[in-house]
Amino acid sequence: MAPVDRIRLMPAPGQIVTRFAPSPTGFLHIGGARTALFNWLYAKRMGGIFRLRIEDTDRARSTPEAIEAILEGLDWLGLQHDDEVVYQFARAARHREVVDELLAKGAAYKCYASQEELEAMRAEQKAAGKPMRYDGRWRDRVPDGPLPNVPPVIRLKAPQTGETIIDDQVQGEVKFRNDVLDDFILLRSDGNPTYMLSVVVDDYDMGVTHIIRGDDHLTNAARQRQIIDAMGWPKPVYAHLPLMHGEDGAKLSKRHGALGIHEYQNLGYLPEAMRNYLLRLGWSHGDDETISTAQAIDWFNLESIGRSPARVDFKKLNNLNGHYMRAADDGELAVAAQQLIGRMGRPPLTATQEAQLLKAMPSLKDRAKTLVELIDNMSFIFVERPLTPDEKALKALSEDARARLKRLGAALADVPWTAPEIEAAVRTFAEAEQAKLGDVAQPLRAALTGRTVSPPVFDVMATLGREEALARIADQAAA
RNA sequence: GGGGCCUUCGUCUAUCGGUUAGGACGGCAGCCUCUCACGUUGCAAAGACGGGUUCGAUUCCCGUAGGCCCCGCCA
Repeated sequence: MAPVDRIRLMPAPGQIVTRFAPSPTGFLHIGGARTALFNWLYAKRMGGIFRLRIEDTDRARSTPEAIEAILEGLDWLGLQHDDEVVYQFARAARHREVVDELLAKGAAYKCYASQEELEAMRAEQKAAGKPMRYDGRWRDRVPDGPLPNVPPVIRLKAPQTGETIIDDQVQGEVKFRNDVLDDFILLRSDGNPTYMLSVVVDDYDMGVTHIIRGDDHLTNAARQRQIIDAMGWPKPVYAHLPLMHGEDGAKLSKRHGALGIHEYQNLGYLPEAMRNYLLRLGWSHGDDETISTAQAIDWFNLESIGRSPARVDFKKLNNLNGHYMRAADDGELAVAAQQLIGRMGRPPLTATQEAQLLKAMPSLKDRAKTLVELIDNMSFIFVERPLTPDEKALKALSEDARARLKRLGAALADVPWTAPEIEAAVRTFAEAEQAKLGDVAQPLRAALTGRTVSPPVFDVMATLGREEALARIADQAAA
């Protein structure tokens, strides 16, 4: 049994404790990431503790890979949990202990109905158009005769009258009539606890004071409250977040926005942009849109969480990511870009390329919304002479243009190699040719990058260095 | 079938009964400009529907419709 005192750590009196409790049956998707963010933010805001629990009681579907993905995803998002991770399955003995207590105080009972019997019961109820729920057939049965030869499950002897009220911080006061809540199972016939029981026990043992989770658990909250009441434990504060939908409004699934959080990393998004984006999906602070993590910690509250479901919107994520890219430190961005290049399976940058990346970073980061875009935009650094211009670039390299490039190359021979000096020289050259700057710059860009879109040509030249730049110009002038 | 939750521009949202219903993303148009991007100016764009309550409802109440969640020896 997991030592209870070890997982019930330090919360000081009055200190709040939140938790994120994913089940490792798949990757961490964007909805889970937002739930984790909100829990983390609230703990930070309140000077509390943010804990992580892996709900791995579904032995058939839980995988170590999923656990790893969740841990890595949270780490990338920068949502560091306090204390050690609690693994739910390891605490089964403790959960059984609570069931024994419930049994002893008459708040739970054994049910010998077989699964087939229950299926038949539900089928009958459905056919009769009646609500489908356990009918309590073993609730008050005194075992007078011989017991059926099936291992029993343990059910909660739930109240049958009155109502269970959840005072939710997001949804408001939600009432459930107790007669629509049946005697659900606490312990399976194989002796393993169910989710419903495990969450309650673990939250209690972990000292969780605020449960912030998905809307899909709202009805479960009522059942869990009944266990809490039966045990006489303190009631946690609930905040049920509206679910998130895919871009098309459909439920999140593998096909929609439900990419694993690591996919967002590979798509070139920055963690701080993700945090800002996720925060604004369901939470608001007046008209504020760009909210730093520090600011978010300062402002976050439960009252401002919206009640309606939201869709993921990549356009907005892109916009925010662009904002954070522009604001990012050049060196750090270069490191992030190189890491992504590595994950893409591409060879690492040479020392020269690394220096060029850093030099070009100011103009590079201004025109990329993601790191993937930035890497694509720096392709002029990767390409080797002689360049093969793409279709549009080829159009810019007319015969006249190539002839002019030849003259330009000569004009540039003795220019000091800095962007402003180069620009001045090219402008002078254009004037002498009685050409518009654009008519000189576009063929020049095509020759230097092989494309018609790039960072400012003068920056490109400065980045490339005199020798390489002049050689690329000569290549095209000669072609 | 039962219970619960939700509903403001295409999308995310603001509005604590009184606003020309605001902002952001995206879109369109212009400016800036060596391309792209940034920036900037402007434009189009919303209270699901029907009843109430009120001097006055996007806002409060009821109903309808639609969407979603739960009703499992999954979590």
